[in-house]
Amino acid sequence: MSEKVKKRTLISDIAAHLEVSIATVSLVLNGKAKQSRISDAVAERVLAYVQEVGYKPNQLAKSLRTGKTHVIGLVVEDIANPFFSTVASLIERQAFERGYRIIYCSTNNDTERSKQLISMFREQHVDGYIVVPAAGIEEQVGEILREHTPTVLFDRYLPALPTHHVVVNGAQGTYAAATHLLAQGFANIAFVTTDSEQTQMQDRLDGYVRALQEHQVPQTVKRVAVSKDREAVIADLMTFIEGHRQCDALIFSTNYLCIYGLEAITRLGLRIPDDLALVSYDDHDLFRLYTPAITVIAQPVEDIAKNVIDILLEELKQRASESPRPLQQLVLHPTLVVRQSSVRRAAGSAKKARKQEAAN
Amino acid sequence: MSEKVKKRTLISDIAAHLEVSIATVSLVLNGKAKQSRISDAVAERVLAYVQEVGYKPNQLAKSLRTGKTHVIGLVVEDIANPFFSTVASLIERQAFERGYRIIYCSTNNDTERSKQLISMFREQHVDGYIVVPAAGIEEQVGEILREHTPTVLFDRYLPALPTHHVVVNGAQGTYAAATHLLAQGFANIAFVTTDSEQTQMQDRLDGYVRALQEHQVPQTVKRVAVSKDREAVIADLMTFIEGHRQCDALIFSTNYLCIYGLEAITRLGLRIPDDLALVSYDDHDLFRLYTPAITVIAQPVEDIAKNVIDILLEELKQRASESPRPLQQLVLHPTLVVRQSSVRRAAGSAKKARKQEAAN
DNA sequence: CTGAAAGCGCTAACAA
DNA sequence: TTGTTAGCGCTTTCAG
Repeated sequence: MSEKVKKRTLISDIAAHLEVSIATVSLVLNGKAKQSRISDAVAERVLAYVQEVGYKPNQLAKSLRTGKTHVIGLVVEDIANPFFSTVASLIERQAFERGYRIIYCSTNNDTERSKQLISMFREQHVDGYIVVPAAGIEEQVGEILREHTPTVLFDRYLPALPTHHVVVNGAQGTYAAATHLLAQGFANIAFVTTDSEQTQMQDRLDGYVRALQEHQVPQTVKRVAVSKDREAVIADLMTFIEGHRQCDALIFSTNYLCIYGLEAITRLGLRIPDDLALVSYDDHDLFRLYTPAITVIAQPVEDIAKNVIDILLEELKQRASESPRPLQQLVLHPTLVVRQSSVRRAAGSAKKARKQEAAN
Repeated sequence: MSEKVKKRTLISDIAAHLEVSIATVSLVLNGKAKQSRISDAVAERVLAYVQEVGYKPNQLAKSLRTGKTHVIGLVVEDIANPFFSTVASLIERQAFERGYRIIYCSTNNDTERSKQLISMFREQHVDGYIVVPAAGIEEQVGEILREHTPTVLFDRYLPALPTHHVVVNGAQGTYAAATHLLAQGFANIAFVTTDSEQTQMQDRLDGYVRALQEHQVPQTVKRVAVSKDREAVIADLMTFIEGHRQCDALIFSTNYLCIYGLEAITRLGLRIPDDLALVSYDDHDLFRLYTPAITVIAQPVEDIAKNVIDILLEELKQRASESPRPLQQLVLHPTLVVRQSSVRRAAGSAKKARKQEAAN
């Protein structure tokens, strides 16, 4: 009753049909015909028949035997964040073209969840990892490193661990943004960031601090607890902005913070850039099309994706030869895309703004 | 040289250590201790030791043996589209909690690519599929159906195939949008859609046609070739808008078309809603925060994700019992979220609208 | 040049 | 109650 037409062709079927051995078929299929000196005639017959019946080797059996799954584990912070989904989408495409599948998960930057995900991937025997590491997962990453599973981190890294990684010089981006704002005459620039201690955040903060120190202007750093819910964050930002009316410009360390910020600014009825100039990290449809358009520190997403996957695939290829390859630790550069949100308007309004400032 | 400390514990190791048989360990681990009448004492000893050494069964071997991989194949149109990435992220989370991994790919609505992806997933022996079907993949989907692999489609479906699916009543959304615009006094409403013939697009068009027919006003449908690149689409839309100056309102059938539309409108220097009112399908940060905020036909993303994964997991659970379950074909309802982009500005009402919006 | 055969690690009949 | 053992489907020596 239950034995339907489950006639999945096996390698033994095709060997039997062709009256050759299983090994012959396997060898031909794995491109080892030449090196095993199998006659071209036989090789061709095999290929032709395999083609004809549409035989596909069972990947599970193959994986069990070879220990390779051709699956890459992708651990990102949040696949619903355009920055990550764009990079993920580019990585996925490249990987597929080279015969690798992607299995992915979002950590929401949660340490426990990250650990859990890595161990699940380990159980799945992924061939390699691409990880946007949450804080505190040194041990788990260290473990996969010790097992010599090819791994590339991106967006941030774990200073304690010798990993391949691709990051962006965040300090450079923030420094450029702050300098630009100062040049535009904004003198009281606040930096809105998360309460995360991770490298990329620290880096972005550093650029801000350096720029403001160089110009000897006071610094204001607002740290938002990322765990809070949407409304709480907006409320928090509204309170911050209201309590710092002397600020005439804001730099946001991530796209979602800026989105919350825009919501807060709108609710407060403030005008951009007249009341408050804005620069955000990460480009986004919203920032490009917003009125006024938002100045951003754009990350080179294509480059990030390309380098990450290239390094990983190279590593995957080389793994056989036990020669440890030099660590690839790329630091790419962001681009400041100046739009209206950070540009002083015509003389009239600028003066007015400055006057207000003096009055405070 | 090469044999490092690859001391991955095997089931035989733990059996040997405990001086019980491999079968006992396996049975206990698979919760079949009771039904195989293994003594509680032994079961506990096994569990304790497994815990102690942190033994994890090799999933590959397990899968090869059982034919189950606990992997779900997710085929979406574009993971970088917020609609899909949001749904994907919700699905992923639910699936993980129930012990399933997600392996995903974007088709960009390309038929060939879709076929290829499904066949790759088949080779990977995924336990189930969640598919946003591109046009023309009836055959491939039919095949996985014939193999009785649990499958759920969403966003659109293939009318020729009896599948489980979760879609949204697009006609209702567009109808509501058109009716709303007409009520606001916009009399010349155009519908901007893609050249796709898929169910969800056809459906959205139908709602537009029906609303305009009922009010006996002329229809204007603009079909954009989706294959074109970004700039080409924007140029196309600019030409269309310029050529239809009599139009006072536009309904976009997808979020990305509206984003292109906003770009086109901005470049043409038109004001929203005074020169042109706007309604788009799918909500998006951009639409919520744009000035003026864009009225949207919001899809119930949480509900979509929840229903999709529930149906699939149910199916996965039931597969053993050969009783064919009734087809789940859910039609959820969209919500028209009225914002300023579609509301006639009577004197003084603009401010009111903004206040309302802030209250949301 | 080709074929036999030993596993990869696990599950689950079937014995005992 | 527990142990033995036959595979799942494939790769890859190694002997012919």
